[in-house]
Amino acid sequence: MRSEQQHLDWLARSFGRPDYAPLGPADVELIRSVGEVVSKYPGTHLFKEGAPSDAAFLIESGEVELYRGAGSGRRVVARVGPGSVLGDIALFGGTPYVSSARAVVQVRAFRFQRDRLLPELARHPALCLRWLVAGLRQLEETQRRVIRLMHKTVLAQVADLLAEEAERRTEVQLSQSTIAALLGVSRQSVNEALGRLREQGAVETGYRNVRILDSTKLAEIAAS
Amino acid sequence: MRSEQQHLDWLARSFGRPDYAPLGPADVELIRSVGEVVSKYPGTHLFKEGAPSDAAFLIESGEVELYRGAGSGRRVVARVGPGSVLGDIALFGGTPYVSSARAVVQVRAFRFQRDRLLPELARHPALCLRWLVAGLRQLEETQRRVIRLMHKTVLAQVADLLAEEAERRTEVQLSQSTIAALLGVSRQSVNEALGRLREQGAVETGYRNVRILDSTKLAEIAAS
DNA sequence: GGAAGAATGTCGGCTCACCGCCGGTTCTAG
DNA sequence: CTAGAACCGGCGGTGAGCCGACATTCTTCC
Repeated sequence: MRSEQQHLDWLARSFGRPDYAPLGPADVELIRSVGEVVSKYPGTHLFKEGAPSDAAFLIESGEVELYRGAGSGRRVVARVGPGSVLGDIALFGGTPYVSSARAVVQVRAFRFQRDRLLPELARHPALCLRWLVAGLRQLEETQRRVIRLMHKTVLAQVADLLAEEAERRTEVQLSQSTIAALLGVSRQSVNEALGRLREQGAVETGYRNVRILDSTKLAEIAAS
Repeated sequence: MRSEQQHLDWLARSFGRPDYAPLGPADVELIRSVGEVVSKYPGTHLFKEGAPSDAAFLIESGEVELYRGAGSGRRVVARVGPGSVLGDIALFGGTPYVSSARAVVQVRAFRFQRDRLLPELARHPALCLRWLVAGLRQLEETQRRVIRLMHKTVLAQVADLLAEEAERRTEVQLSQSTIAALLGVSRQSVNEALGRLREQGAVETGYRNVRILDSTKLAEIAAS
């Protein structure tokens, strides 16, 4: 079990960019008092689309899937990890949550109640600036996603996704269905694309797993 | 010629959401001293992809196209209007501009120099909160765009775009090529989709112009 | 008022990705 | 250890959308 202090150290490091207006001990203390730590099992929801937005979250560990719609109309908006904030769009906009957020693995997060967060944010610029940077990072990522979705063949999309993933890890633990949902394409098409990448020696595939062998070749294919 | 005071009034009203932490006269004065008013002719750039990011912009009037790539690889990331901020992703991230920004009509904007903006933002929470809300609004819009691009037929995409536009105006002044670039589809497909919408009596089409007749029907088609 | 440029409307050929389907494999709960 | 669920891999049929080409119409600018 990690100590409370470790949580807070993590917080100061990962929230937004650590170089601007570093969070001082007072700020960290503030966050601790404003937010509460929550723990979520895989498959459970942090919040659901349409529900009144009463809190925002900051992910400490694990991965969360943001999606809209349900059933066959379900569309994955994004997948976010440690350091990302969610629920803030609805919170600040004063609208119900616009997406659902579901933990895909065990998740630890800070939960910030609306009524307590807003006044503190308005009083503490460092905190506000951090939040801003975190939000902009997500915007940038989403814009890149738009580009990725546009106009490209499934093969290129898959290669692009993997090439990006390769910067952090060499082994991607996603099922083909999940990749398909992320890209908005069918499972079969992903399967075929992976097959072709495998033929070319760029990746190896397994159960819920893709091992990246040649990220240079992936980037090449993605550019096509 | 509008007076300087009018500019500032506009600023206080349109930047982010006016209901949280309203900008007081002191804040507005601050913005005026930090930013400078710039004017851009259609077709000229506010900034270009890859250039060092030294300033962010707040649009007062006109419309700006954000895009990445060039030539045949050109992809429109977004089209933003009054009240939107741009260039902030790169500015706060400390990276070169990630997109190019081109004025599509005559544009008036505030230009915020990096070195002067950052310290002021860190000192004035109201300003920072405003910026945050503006950024999140853009994030939300981009997420909706992701959904729109995914999985839908061109007909549904066009209908969706028009339905959204119909909330503000009844007459859309966009060429079919521009719509095609926004949606990441071919000009011909847009043409065919518009033709079908015309047959159903949902719109009338003209030169660089689409008149919306039945927004309910549009929303219906978009949902398919 | 005429010419050049831009935008619209249409057609056929072709590629690519979806869909349904099925068999085999791997994981997991009881 | 076994049954069921989830996942991978592959195959034809089908349809949507891209591309290139070309005629037509609308604007703008000289």
